[in-house]
Amino acid sequence: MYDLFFQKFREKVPLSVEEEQQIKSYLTPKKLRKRQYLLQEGDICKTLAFVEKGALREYSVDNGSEHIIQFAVEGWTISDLFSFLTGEPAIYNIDALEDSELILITRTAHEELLQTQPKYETYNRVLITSAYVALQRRLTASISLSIEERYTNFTTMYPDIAQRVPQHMIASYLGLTPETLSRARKKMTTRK
Amino acid sequence: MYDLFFQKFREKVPLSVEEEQQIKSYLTPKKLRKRQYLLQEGDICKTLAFVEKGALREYSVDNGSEHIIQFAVEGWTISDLFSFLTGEPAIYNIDALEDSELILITRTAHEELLQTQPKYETYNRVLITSAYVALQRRLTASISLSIEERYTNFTTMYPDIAQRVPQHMIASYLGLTPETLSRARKKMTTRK
DNA sequence: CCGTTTTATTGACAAAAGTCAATGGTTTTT
DNA sequence: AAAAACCATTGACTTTTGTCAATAAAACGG
Repeated sequence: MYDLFFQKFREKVPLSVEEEQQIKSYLTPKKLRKRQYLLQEGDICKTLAFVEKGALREYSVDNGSEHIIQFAVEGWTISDLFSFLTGEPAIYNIDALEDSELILITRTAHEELLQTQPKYETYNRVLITSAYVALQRRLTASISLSIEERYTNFTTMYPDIAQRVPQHMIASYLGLTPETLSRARKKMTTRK
Repeated sequence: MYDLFFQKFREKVPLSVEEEQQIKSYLTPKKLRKRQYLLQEGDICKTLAFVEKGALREYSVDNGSEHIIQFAVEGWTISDLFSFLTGEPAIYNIDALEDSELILITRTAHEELLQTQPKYETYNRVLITSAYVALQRRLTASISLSIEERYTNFTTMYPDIAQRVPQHMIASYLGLTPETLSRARKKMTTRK
Protein backbone atom coordinates (compact mmCIF):
# COMPACT_ATOMS: atom_id res chain seq x y z
CA MET A 1 0.00 0.00 0.00
CA TYR A 2 2.79 2.43 0.79
CA ASP A 3 5.20 1.08 -1.80
CA LEU A 4 5.07 3.89 -4.30
CA PHE A 5 5.15 6.57 -1.64
CA PHE A 6 8.42 5.34 -0.18
CA GLN A 7 9.86 4.53 -3.55
CA LYS A 8 9.37 8.16 -4.56
CA PHE A 9 10.63 9.33 -1.19
CA ARG A 10 13.83 7.31 -1.49
CA GLU A 11 14.45 8.59 -4.99
CA LYS A 12 14.82 12.01 -3.44
CA VAL A 13 16.11 11.21 0.05
CA PRO A 14 17.48 7.80 1.15
CA LEU A 15 15.86 6.34 4.26
CA SER A 16 16.75 3.68 6.81
CA VAL A 17 14.19 1.03 7.69
CA GLU A 18 13.58 2.66 11.07
CA GLU A 19 13.05 6.06 9.56
CA GLU A 20 10.61 4.59 7.09
CA GLN A 21 8.70 2.95 9.93
CA GLN A 22 8.59 6.17 11.87
CA ILE A 23 7.24 8.12 8.94
CA LYS A 24 4.79 5.38 8.03
CA SER A 25 3.16 5.73 11.43
CA TYR A 26 2.01 9.21 10.42
CA LEU A 27 0.35 8.18 7.17
CA THR A 28 -3.29 7.30 6.56
CA PRO A 29 -4.52 5.34 3.54
CA LYS A 30 -7.76 6.30 1.88
CA LYS A 31 -9.72 5.01 -1.09
CA LEU A 32 -11.79 7.23 -3.30
CA ARG A 33 -14.40 6.21 -5.85
CA LYS A 34 -14.58 7.87 -9.22
CA ARG A 35 -16.33 11.27 -8.99
CA GLN A 36 -15.92 11.41 -5.20
CA TYR A 37 -14.57 14.61 -3.72
CA LEU A 38 -11.40 14.76 -1.72
CA LEU A 39 -11.90 18.48 -1.17
CA GLN A 40 -14.63 20.99 -1.90
CA GLU A 41 -14.28 24.71 -2.33
CA GLY A 42 -14.99 26.47 0.94
CA ASP A 43 -13.88 23.58 3.13
CA ILE A 44 -10.56 23.58 4.94
CA CYS A 45 -8.02 21.36 3.24
CA LYS A 46 -6.98 18.96 5.97
CA THR A 47 -4.41 16.81 4.18
CA LEU A 48 -1.73 16.39 1.61
CA ALA A 49 -2.69 13.49 -0.64
CA PHE A 50 -0.19 11.24 -2.35
CA VAL A 51 -1.63 9.17 -5.21
CA GLU A 52 -0.71 5.48 -4.96
CA LYS A 53 -3.20 4.52 -7.64
CA GLY A 54 -5.73 6.29 -9.81
CA ALA A 55 -6.13 9.86 -11.04
CA LEU A 56 -7.50 13.09 -9.60
CA ARG A 57 -8.04 16.65 -10.69
CA GLU A 58 -7.94 19.96 -8.87
CA TYR A 59 -10.10 22.75 -10.27
CA SER A 60 -11.83 25.99 -9.53
CA VAL A 61 -15.37 26.81 -10.55
CA ASP A 62 -16.32 30.30 -11.54
CA ASN A 63 -19.87 31.02 -12.54
CA GLY A 64 -20.57 27.56 -13.81
CA SER A 65 -17.39 26.85 -15.72
CA GLU A 66 -14.60 24.66 -14.40
CA HIS A 67 -10.92 25.42 -14.69
CA ILE A 68 -8.60 22.53 -14.03
CA ILE A 69 -5.37 23.65 -12.48
CA GLN A 70 -3.76 20.30 -11.84
CA PHE A 71 -4.01 16.61 -12.56
CA ALA A 72 -2.47 14.02 -10.26
CA VAL A 73 -1.76 10.42 -11.15
CA GLU A 74 0.35 7.71 -9.50
CA GLY A 75 3.34 9.17 -7.71
CA TRP A 76 2.03 12.73 -7.52
CA THR A 77 0.93 14.75 -4.53
CA ILE A 78 -2.16 16.93 -4.60
CA SER A 79 -3.66 19.45 -2.19
CA ASP A 80 -4.87 23.00 -1.86
CA LEU A 81 -1.58 23.97 -0.30
CA PHE A 82 -2.63 27.43 0.71
CA SER A 83 -5.66 26.16 2.59
CA PHE A 84 -3.65 23.29 4.06
CA LEU A 85 -0.97 25.57 5.42
CA THR A 86 -3.04 28.51 6.58
CA GLY A 87 -6.34 26.88 7.56
CA GLU A 88 -8.22 29.27 5.27
CA PRO A 89 -11.12 27.90 3.20
CA ALA A 90 -10.07 26.15 0.01
CA ILE A 91 -10.62 27.86 -3.32
CA TYR A 92 -10.25 24.62 -5.26
CA ASN A 93 -12.13 21.37 -5.59
CA ILE A 94 -10.37 18.04 -5.82
CA ASP A 95 -12.12 14.94 -7.04
CA ALA A 96 -11.29 11.51 -8.41
CA LEU A 97 -11.30 10.85 -12.15
CA GLU A 98 -10.89 7.12 -11.52
CA ASP A 99 -11.19 4.89 -8.48
CA SER A 100 -8.10 5.87 -6.53
CA GLU A 101 -5.95 4.95 -3.55
CA LEU A 102 -4.40 7.78 -1.63
CA ILE A 103 -2.01 8.28 1.23
CA LEU A 104 -2.96 11.18 3.43
CA ILE A 105 -0.81 13.37 5.64
CA THR A 106 -2.71 15.60 8.03
CA ARG A 107 -1.51 19.02 9.00
CA THR A 108 -0.44 17.95 12.48
CA ALA A 109 1.33 14.89 11.08
CA HIS A 110 3.05 17.16 8.57
CA GLU A 111 4.18 19.54 11.25
CA GLU A 112 5.39 16.87 13.62
CA LEU A 113 7.31 15.22 10.82
CA LEU A 114 8.92 18.52 9.90
CA GLN A 115 10.02 18.96 13.51
CA THR A 116 11.21 15.47 14.25
CA GLN A 117 12.42 14.03 10.98
CA PRO A 118 14.94 16.15 9.06
CA LYS A 119 14.68 13.85 6.09
CA TYR A 120 11.00 14.58 5.84
CA GLU A 121 11.77 18.27 5.67
CA THR A 122 14.35 17.66 2.98
CA TYR A 123 11.93 15.50 1.02
CA ASN A 124 9.34 18.17 1.33
CA ARG A 125 11.69 20.90 0.21
CA VAL A 126 12.82 18.95 -2.82
CA LEU A 127 9.27 18.05 -3.73
CA ILE A 128 7.94 21.56 -3.55
CA THR A 129 10.97 22.91 -5.38
CA SER A 130 10.39 20.70 -8.38
CA ALA A 131 6.68 21.45 -8.26
CA TYR A 132 7.57 25.13 -8.36
CA VAL A 133 9.89 24.72 -11.32
CA ALA A 134 7.25 22.72 -13.20
CA LEU A 135 4.62 25.31 -12.48
CA GLN A 136 6.85 28.11 -13.64
CA ARG A 137 7.47 26.33 -16.92
CA ARG A 138 3.79 25.77 -17.32
CA LEU A 139 3.01 29.41 -16.75
CA THR A 140 5.65 30.40 -19.28
CA ALA A 141 4.07 28.04 -21.78
CA SER A 142 0.62 29.43 -21.14
CA ILE A 143 1.81 32.98 -21.67
CA SER A 144 4.11 32.52 -24.61
CA LEU A 145 3.10 29.50 -26.70
CA SER A 146 0.39 29.03 -29.29
CA ILE A 147 -2.46 26.66 -28.60
CA GLU A 148 -0.98 23.99 -30.83
CA GLU A 149 2.36 24.23 -29.05
CA ARG A 150 0.74 24.13 -25.64
CA TYR A 151 -1.18 21.03 -26.55
CA THR A 152 1.81 19.18 -27.98
CA ASN A 153 3.81 20.28 -25.01
CA PHE A 154 1.23 18.74 -22.73
CA THR A 155 0.89 15.45 -24.58
CA THR A 156 4.62 14.91 -24.81
CA MET A 157 5.17 15.91 -21.20
CA TYR A 158 2.32 13.81 -19.84
CA PRO A 159 1.42 11.21 -22.48
CA ASP A 160 -0.04 9.07 -19.76
CA ILE A 161 -2.49 11.71 -18.57
CA ALA A 162 -3.34 12.70 -22.12
CA GLN A 163 -4.65 9.19 -22.68
CA ARG A 164 -6.48 8.67 -19.44
CA VAL A 165 -8.35 11.94 -19.29
CA PRO A 166 -11.17 13.22 -21.52
CA GLN A 167 -10.13 15.81 -24.01
CA HIS A 168 -12.36 18.56 -22.71
CA MET A 169 -10.52 18.37 -19.40
CA ILE A 170 -7.24 18.88 -21.15
CA ALA A 171 -8.83 21.88 -22.85
CA SER A 172 -9.80 23.18 -19.43
CA TYR A 173 -6.27 22.61 -18.13
CA LEU A 174 -4.90 24.56 -21.07
CA GLY A 175 -7.41 27.36 -20.55
CA LEU A 176 -9.43 26.66 -23.69
CA THR A 177 -12.93 25.64 -24.66
CA PRO A 178 -13.35 22.04 -25.86
CA GLU A 179 -14.31 23.32 -29.30
CA THR A 180 -11.15 25.36 -29.67
CA LEU A 181 -8.97 22.41 -28.71
CA SER A 182 -10.82 20.13 -31.08
CA ARG A 183 -10.24 22.54 -33.94
CA ALA A 184 -6.59 23.03 -33.05
CA ARG A 185 -6.09 19.27 -33.11
CA LYS A 186 -7.75 19.02 -36.48
CA LYS A 187 -5.48 21.68 -37.90
CA MET A 188 -2.46 19.83 -36.56
CA THR A 189 -3.32 16.48 -38.13
CA THR A 190 -4.30 17.86 -41.54
CA ARG A 191 -1.03 19.66 -41.86
CA LYS A 192 1.21 16.97 -40.47
CA MET B 1 23.75 45.93 3.27
CA TYR B 2 22.36 42.63 4.48
CA ASP B 3 19.66 44.15 6.65
CA LEU B 4 16.63 43.32 4.60
CA PHE B 5 17.86 39.84 3.84
CA PHE B 6 18.14 38.90 7.49
CA GLN B 7 14.99 40.74 8.41
CA LYS B 8 13.07 38.60 5.92
CA PHE B 9 14.91 35.53 7.06
CA ARG B 10 14.02 36.09 10.69
CA GLU B 11 10.38 36.67 9.85
CA LYS B 12 10.30 33.08 8.72
CA VAL B 13 12.95 31.46 10.91
CA PRO B 14 14.49 33.06 14.02
CA LEU B 15 18.29 33.19 14.07
CA SER B 16 20.97 33.64 16.70
CA VAL B 17 23.74 36.16 16.11
CA GLU B 18 26.24 33.36 15.47
CA GLU B 19 23.99 31.69 12.95
CA GLU B 20 23.51 34.98 11.20
CA GLN B 21 27.25 35.46 11.03
CA GLN B 22 27.78 31.98 9.67
CA ILE B 23 25.21 32.46 6.95
CA LYS B 24 26.49 35.93 6.14
CA SER B 25 29.87 34.47 5.29
CA TYR B 26 28.28 32.69 2.33
CA LEU B 27 26.66 35.77 0.82
CA THR B 28 28.01 38.06 -1.87
CA PRO B 29 26.73 41.57 -2.52
CA LYS B 30 26.38 42.84 -6.06
CA LYS B 31 25.21 46.08 -7.63
CA LEU B 32 23.46 46.22 -10.95
CA ARG B 33 22.84 49.27 -13.11
CA LYS B 34 19.52 49.79 -14.80
CA ARG B 35 19.25 47.66 -17.95
CA GLN B 36 22.15 45.43 -16.93
CA TYR B 37 21.67 41.69 -17.17
CA LEU B 38 21.93 39.40 -14.19
CA LEU B 39 21.27 36.40 -16.41
CA GLN B 40 20.95 35.80 -20.12
CA GLU B 41 19.09 33.01 -21.83
CA GLY B 42 21.50 30.20 -22.65
CA ASP B 43 23.88 30.92 -19.80
CA ILE B 44 23.99 28.80 -16.68
CA CYS B 45 22.28 30.50 -13.76
CA LYS B 46 24.95 30.58 -11.08
CA THR B 47 23.14 32.27 -8.22
CA LEU B 48 20.01 32.97 -6.29
CA ALA B 49 19.57 36.72 -6.05
CA PHE B 50 17.88 38.47 -3.16
CA VAL B 51 16.86 42.07 -3.89
CA GLU B 52 17.99 44.48 -1.17
CA LYS B 53 17.16 47.48 -3.29
CA GLY B 54 15.79 48.12 -6.75
CA ALA B 55 13.68 46.14 -9.18
CA LEU B 56 14.31 43.37 -11.69
CA ARG B 57 12.37 41.36 -14.19
CA GLU B 58 12.66 37.80 -15.45
CA TYR B 59 11.42 37.11 -18.96
CA SER B 60 11.62 34.83 -21.93
CA VAL B 61 11.97 35.98 -25.52
CA ASP B 62 10.31 34.13 -28.32
CA ASN B 63 10.72 35.34 -31.81
CA GLY B 64 11.20 38.93 -30.87
CA SER B 65 8.53 39.34 -28.26
CA GLU B 66 9.22 39.37 -24.54
CA HIS B 67 7.13 37.61 -21.93
CA ILE B 68 7.73 38.70 -18.36
CA ILE B 69 7.26 35.86 -15.94
CA GLN B 70 8.29 37.58 -12.75
CA PHE B 71 9.11 40.90 -11.20
CA ALA B 72 11.28 41.19 -8.11
CA VAL B 73 11.53 44.20 -5.85
CA GLU B 74 12.97 44.72 -2.37
CA GLY B 75 12.67 41.58 -0.28
CA TRP B 76 12.11 39.16 -3.15
CA THR B 77 14.35 36.46 -4.50
CA ILE B 78 14.84 35.90 -8.20
CA SER B 79 16.58 33.24 -10.25
CA ASP B 80 16.09 30.71 -13.02
CA LEU B 81 15.66 27.99 -10.47
CA PHE B 82 15.71 25.14 -12.93
CA SER B 83 19.00 26.25 -14.40
CA PHE B 84 20.40 27.02 -10.96
CA LEU B 85 19.59 23.57 -9.62
CA THR B 86 20.40 21.43 -12.63
CA GLY B 87 23.19 23.37 -14.33
CA GLU B 88 21.24 23.36 -17.60
CA PRO B 89 21.23 26.54 -19.72
CA ALA B 90 18.74 29.16 -18.60
CA ILE B 91 15.60 29.75 -20.63
CA TYR B 92 14.99 33.13 -19.03
CA ASN B 93 16.67 36.50 -18.98
CA ILE B 94 16.91 38.59 -15.85
CA ASP B 95 17.74 42.27 -15.94
CA ALA B 96 17.48 45.35 -13.78
CA LEU B 97 14.61 47.80 -14.20
CA GLU B 98 16.29 50.22 -11.81
CA ASP B 99 19.73 50.50 -10.28
CA SER B 100 19.70 47.63 -7.83
CA GLU B 101 21.57 46.05 -4.97
CA LEU B 102 21.50 42.28 -4.74
CA ILE B 103 22.69 39.58 -2.42
CA LEU B 104 23.89 36.53 -4.26
CA ILE B 105 24.04 32.93 -3.13
CA THR B 106 26.04 30.64 -5.38
CA ARG B 107 25.12 27.05 -5.95
CA THR B 108 27.94 25.70 -3.78
CA ALA B 109 27.11 28.17 -1.01
CA HIS B 110 23.48 27.09 -1.27
CA GLU B 111 24.38 23.44 -0.99
CA GLU B 112 26.79 23.88 1.88
CA LEU B 113 24.23 25.92 3.75
CA LEU B 114 21.61 23.26 3.18
CA GLN B 115 23.98 20.66 4.62
CA THR B 116 25.34 22.58 7.54
CA GLN B 117 22.61 24.96 8.60
CA PRO B 118 19.18 23.38 9.25
CA LYS B 119 17.64 26.80 9.59
CA TYR B 120 18.74 27.67 6.10
CA GLU B 121 16.97 24.61 4.81
CA THR B 122 13.85 25.56 6.72
CA TYR B 123 14.01 29.11 5.43
CA ASN B 124 14.41 27.78 1.95
CA ARG B 125 11.50 25.41 2.28
CA VAL B 126 9.20 28.09 3.60
CA LEU B 127 10.30 30.51 0.92
CA ILE B 128 9.75 28.14 -1.95
CA THR B 129 6.47 26.98 -0.52
CA SER B 130 5.00 30.44 -0.47
CA ALA B 131 6.42 31.12 -3.91
CA TYR B 132 4.65 27.99 -5.09
CA VAL B 133 1.34 29.01 -3.57
CA ALA B 134 1.60 32.46 -5.09
CA LEU B 135 2.40 31.01 -8.49
CA GLN B 136 -0.52 28.63 -8.32
CA ARG B 137 -2.86 31.49 -7.55
CA ARG B 138 -1.44 33.44 -10.41
CA LEU B 139 -1.93 30.58 -12.82
CA THR B 140 -5.50 30.19 -11.66
CA ALA B 141 -6.08 33.87 -12.25
CA SER B 142 -4.57 33.72 -15.72
CA ILE B 143 -6.79 30.79 -16.67
CA SER B 144 -10.04 31.83 -15.10
CA LEU B 145 -10.27 35.62 -14.82
CA SER B 146 -11.11 38.28 -17.35
CA ILE B 147 -8.48 40.81 -18.35
CA GLU B 148 -10.01 43.50 -16.17
CA GLU B 149 -10.05 41.19 -13.18
CA ARG B 150 -6.49 40.08 -13.77
CA TYR B 151 -5.32 43.66 -13.96
CA THR B 152 -7.14 44.77 -10.81
CA ASN B 153 -5.89 41.66 -9.12
CA PHE B 154 -2.35 42.60 -10.00
CA THR B 155 -2.58 46.24 -8.97
CA THR B 156 -4.15 45.43 -5.62
CA MET B 157 -1.74 42.58 -4.95
CA TYR B 158 1.35 44.56 -5.95
CA PRO B 159 0.46 48.26 -5.89
CA ASP B 160 4.11 49.04 -5.45
CA ILE B 161 5.20 47.24 -8.61
CA ALA B 162 2.25 48.62 -10.56
CA GLN B 163 3.59 52.11 -9.92
CA ARG B 164 7.26 51.50 -10.54
CA VAL B 165 7.00 49.54 -13.74
CA PRO B 166 5.87 50.72 -17.20
CA GLN B 167 2.43 49.59 -18.17
CA HIS B 168 3.50 47.59 -21.19
CA MET B 169 5.54 45.37 -18.90
CA ILE B 170 2.51 44.69 -16.78
CA ALA B 171 0.70 43.80 -19.99
CA SER B 172 3.49 41.39 -20.81
CA TYR B 173 3.29 39.90 -17.32
CA LEU B 174 -0.45 39.39 -17.77
CA GLY B 175 0.05 37.86 -21.21
CA LEU B 176 -1.44 40.77 -23.15
CA THR B 177 -0.39 43.29 -25.73
CA PRO B 178 0.06 46.86 -24.47
CA GLU B 179 -2.85 47.98 -26.63
CA THR B 180 -5.22 45.47 -25.12
CA LEU B 181 -4.30 46.48 -21.59
CA SER B 182 -4.65 50.13 -22.44
CA ARG B 183 -8.15 49.55 -23.78
CA ALA B 184 -9.13 47.40 -20.82
CA ARG B 185 -8.05 50.17 -18.48
CA LYS B 186 -10.03 52.69 -20.43
CA LYS B 187 -13.16 50.58 -20.19
CA MET B 188 -12.68 50.24 -16.44
CA THR B 189 -12.40 53.95 -15.76
CA THR B 190 -15.31 54.99 -17.97
CA ARG B 191 -17.64 52.59 -16.21
CA LYS B 192 -16.48 53.10 -12.69
C1' DC C 1 18.14 72.50 -22.23
C1' DC C 2 17.17 70.11 -26.67
C1' DG C 3 16.93 66.02 -29.30
C1' DT C 4 16.13 61.16 -28.85
C1' DT C 5 13.87 57.37 -26.96
C1' DT C 6 10.32 55.40 -24.43
C1' DT C 7 5.66 55.14 -23.38
C1' DA C 8 0.55 55.22 -23.64
C1' DT C 9 -3.34 55.89 -26.39
C1' DT C 10 -6.32 55.52 -30.38
C1' DG C 11 -8.25 53.97 -34.93
C1' DA C 12 -8.99 50.70 -38.61
C1' DC C 13 -8.74 46.27 -39.72
C1' DA C 14 -7.50 41.10 -39.33
C1' DA C 15 -7.11 36.99 -36.85
C1' DA C 16 -8.17 34.14 -33.05
C1' DA C 17 -11.12 32.24 -29.81
C1' DG C 18 -15.65 31.79 -27.72
C1' DT C 19 -20.72 30.74 -28.02
C1' DC C 20 -24.63 28.26 -29.35
C1' DA C 21 -26.72 24.54 -31.52
C1' DA C 22 -26.83 20.19 -33.80
C1' DT C 23 -25.02 15.55 -34.79
C1' DG C 24 -23.32 11.04 -34.19
C1' DG C 25 -20.65 8.06 -31.76
C1' DT C 26 -19.18 6.23 -27.10
C1' DT C 27 -19.59 4.76 -22.68
C1' DT C 28 -22.27 4.06 -18.52
C1' DT C 29 -26.13 2.77 -16.00
C1' DT C 30 -29.95 0.26 -14.99
C1' DA D 1 -30.38 -4.64 -24.27
C1' DA D 2 -32.30 -0.15 -24.06
C1' DA D 3 -32.08 4.40 -22.23
C1' DA D 4 -29.41 7.96 -20.58
C1' DA D 5 -25.40 10.55 -20.07
C1' DC D 6 -21.17 11.91 -21.90
C1' DC D 7 -18.04 13.19 -25.41
C1' DA D 8 -15.82 14.99 -29.69
C1' DT D 9 -16.66 17.27 -33.80
C1' DT D 10 -18.56 20.65 -36.91
C1' DG D 11 -20.96 24.89 -38.70
C1' DA D 12 -22.60 29.62 -38.34
C1' DC D 13 -22.01 33.53 -35.98
C1' DT D 14 -20.26 36.93 -32.29
C1' DT D 15 -16.95 38.74 -29.39
C1' DT D 16 -12.43 39.36 -28.03
C1' DT D 17 -7.81 40.18 -28.84
C1' DG D 18 -3.93 41.10 -31.83
C1' DT D 19 -1.62 43.83 -35.51
C1' DC D 20 -0.12 47.82 -37.76
C1' DA D 21 0.25 52.61 -38.02
C1' DA D 22 -0.02 57.24 -36.31
C1' DT D 23 0.23 60.61 -32.63
C1' DA D 24 1.36 62.99 -28.55
C1' DA D 25 3.11 63.18 -24.12
C1' DA D 26 6.67 62.03 -20.88
C1' DA D 27 11.22 60.54 -19.48
C1' DC D 28 16.06 60.36 -20.39
C1' DG D 29 20.75 61.39 -21.71
C1' DG D 30 24.25 64.21 -23.16
